[in-house]
Amino acid sequence: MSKPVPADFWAQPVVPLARALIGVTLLVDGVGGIITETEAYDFDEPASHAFGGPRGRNLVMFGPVGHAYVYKIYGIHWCLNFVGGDHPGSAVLIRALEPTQGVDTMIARRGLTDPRTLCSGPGKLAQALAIDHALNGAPLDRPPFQLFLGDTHDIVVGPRIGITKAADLPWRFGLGGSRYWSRAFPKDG
DNA sequence: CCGCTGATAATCT
DNA sequence: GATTATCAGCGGA
Repeated sequence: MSKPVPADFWAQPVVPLARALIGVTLLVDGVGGIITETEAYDFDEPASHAFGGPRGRNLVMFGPVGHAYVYKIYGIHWCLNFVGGDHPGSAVLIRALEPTQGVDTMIARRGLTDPRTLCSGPGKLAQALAIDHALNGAPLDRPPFQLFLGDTHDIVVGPRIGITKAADLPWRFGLGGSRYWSRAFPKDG
């Protein structure tokens, strides 16, 4: 039996938070699965939307922790983040999950049948879970969101994907051995 | 499995 | 006008 994530879960520093989110079960209207890949974005590093202070689309990142930050990227895809950390302006990008609940619904939304590719990337995950701007700023402790703690897992670490600034920070986390990643992690040294 | 390319629009310079 | 926390489709290894 899984337990909901506690309210103080979101207040830990954002990098450990991104790590702790691996293995958590995320459901949106009952559809979702086990988070397998996350990335931390801190308030004072240039890859973060919060860099430079609160303005425009990043305002939710400076709001209360434990809320969703949803934005559109490349004019096409939505990306889901969880606001958290010990300083305003930090958030965790949810990059991938292992589908466990509502798989048929995800298949219908994505138009694909391969469970490996249903949620293996932030844009794909948003499409499969029907995430869009309507959920920007929504609290994570009530419907349509449900979040449950998972078991402890082996965690793999690597540099974040798709960014050009602060690209060396090892702030990407994955569920060790999972088949549900957006991309492989660099081999451990 | 990996890399390349076009799509497409809000945000930034 | 350039950039962007991406993806599907394609071709090659």
